[in-house]
Amino acid sequence: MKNLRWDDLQVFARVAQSGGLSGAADALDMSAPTVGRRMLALEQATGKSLFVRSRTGYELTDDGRALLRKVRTMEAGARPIEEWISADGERPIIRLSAGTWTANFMAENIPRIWTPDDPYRICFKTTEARLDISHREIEIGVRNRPAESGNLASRRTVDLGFAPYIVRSHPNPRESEWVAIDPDEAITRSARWLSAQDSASVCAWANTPYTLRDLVRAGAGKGVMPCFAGDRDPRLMRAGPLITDLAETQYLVMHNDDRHRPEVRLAIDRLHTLFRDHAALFRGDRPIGSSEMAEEPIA
Amino acid sequence: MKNLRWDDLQVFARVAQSGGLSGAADALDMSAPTVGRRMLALEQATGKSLFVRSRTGYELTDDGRALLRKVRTMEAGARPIEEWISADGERPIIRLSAGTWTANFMAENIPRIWTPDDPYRICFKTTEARLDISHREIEIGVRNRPAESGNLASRRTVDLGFAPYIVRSHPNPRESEWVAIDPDEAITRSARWLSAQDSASVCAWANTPYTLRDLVRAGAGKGVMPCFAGDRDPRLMRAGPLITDLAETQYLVMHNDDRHRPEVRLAIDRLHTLFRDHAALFRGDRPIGSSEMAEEPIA
DNA sequence: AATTTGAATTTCAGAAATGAAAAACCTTCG
DNA sequence: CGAAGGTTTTTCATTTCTGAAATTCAAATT
Repeated sequence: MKNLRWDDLQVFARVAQSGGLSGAADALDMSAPTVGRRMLALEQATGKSLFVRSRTGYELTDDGRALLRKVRTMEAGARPIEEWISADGERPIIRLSAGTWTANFMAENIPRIWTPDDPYRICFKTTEARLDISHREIEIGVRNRPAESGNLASRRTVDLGFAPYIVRSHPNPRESEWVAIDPDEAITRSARWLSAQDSASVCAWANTPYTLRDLVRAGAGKGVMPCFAGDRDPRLMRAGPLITDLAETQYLVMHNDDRHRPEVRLAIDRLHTLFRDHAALFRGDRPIGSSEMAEEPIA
Repeated sequence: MKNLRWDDLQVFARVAQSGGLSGAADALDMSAPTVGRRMLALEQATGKSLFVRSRTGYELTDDGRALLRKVRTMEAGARPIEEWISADGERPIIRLSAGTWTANFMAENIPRIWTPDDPYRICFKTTEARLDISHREIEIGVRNRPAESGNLASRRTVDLGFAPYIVRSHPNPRESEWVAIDPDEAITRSARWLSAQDSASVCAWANTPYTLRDLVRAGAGKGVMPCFAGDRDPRLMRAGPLITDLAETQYLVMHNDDRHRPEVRLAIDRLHTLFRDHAALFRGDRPIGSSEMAEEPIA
């Protein structure tokens, strides 16, 4: 058995990810036959079957999945190298991941976190999914809980409040039904909360937060949103008090090895300041002069 | 620029480690010309000079050192893969690192931590140097402080006491001089302590703890040893009270990803029990029936 | 100063890996 | 049921990589 070649692991990761030879071949700029032969060699070297081969693609076996998990941590080690190479003179890219509304808030305040003269560039990754910081998918994540393990560091920012919102022009706010996130797509706590309320009557579902807001704006019903998003929307008003079940705290999470990189440090500091400056908005303290329904317990 | 090949990084690490092509070529089972060409290609791919080439070998540049640091974390990811491959059916190897005396203690108590029927094997790494657990050089380290960062976990075991020892048959214990560790080799706190004592008169140096003990046993003078080592040696007796400056606490340190592997868990538990069972010995409480000099402050 | 030694480097024939094209194969869609 | 589409696999000429030996070179030794 010839010794393990790292190249083959690199190829393996792509095959595993794309689920077949042809996809990996494109991504790696090699030919499919070569990729196939490499995987044969890797199975030879490991002495294990890694794939179930079929005409429709390559599927991982249990051993294959076990290997993939390990190769992922190697990829995490390789990523900084690739960046180190390409970052020659060019400004480094800080990948910043957040949920829809948080990303929206940051994007609208982009001058507070980035200016053209800054020694870095920013790549927004807007998703409710939790990208893997310890495996270097992103540099900074905005999360609703601190990181526990995996060599990550966290920095607390602000408390978050959630409330139901409805369009200001709604003819009958008190009787309105709910607009919810499709339970199949509900990742965040706030999206799942509504399904847990037995008494809530839902009239429409959406699969993205933006669509949910559009439905609420159009008068379809009331929807749960974070206060910092709902209170900033002039077309909406609160349809009830803060939902205490959903109160949470926001954290900036980063890789331990990155926290002292000057550009990451700078971005973190600015984000921290930005959020802290709007602490009242995030907590859900009423915005000055906003109108709203009289308070009463919801649903 | 062709994309980075992981293979070349693997080769790079060996070249950097062995300081030249020929050493790396032997270790990797390739020819020296091939290794040389690969490194040329790597410099091409990175666009940086990684080595200063000379007839006597390859020396790293600053960029080379920067790259090596990053490649080391990739190696850390690769090591579990290699073990996963070779561990097919065979019992896994737990590499256990400790200082001279601790290793000696564990070795003498090997039945307490390993028996032939156990589902693992043990590899002792006896050294005063601190091997890199986060980079997977060892599974378990016996340390005198808990790990702070780098995805490591620590478990506290016992308190350690240090004292000066002298051979029982010494004609004039009170007037004896010191046997010390060569300051150039002094890594541990206890080895460096003596140099810091202005009033200490040293008559002999040794570069290993064992030689130091042999010198003390032979009557050359008195030497600092951990109590668990000195008190167990029937030929030695204390030449003074505990050295409070040197009191420290012992920890078992392991990688966070390893702590739940059953065999590592088992070994850790046994080590913990072994040390705890001898807590009094380690702390330096006098062994029953041992003779010693009358106490008085040491030089 | 000449010699030895131990390393990198060059040369070049042979070995191994590669890609294009073709073939084989399964799935899907009409 | 047949055809189309997409994927893997085989084939084979070509390219690339490799190792042995020869060469070069600098430092250490005699």
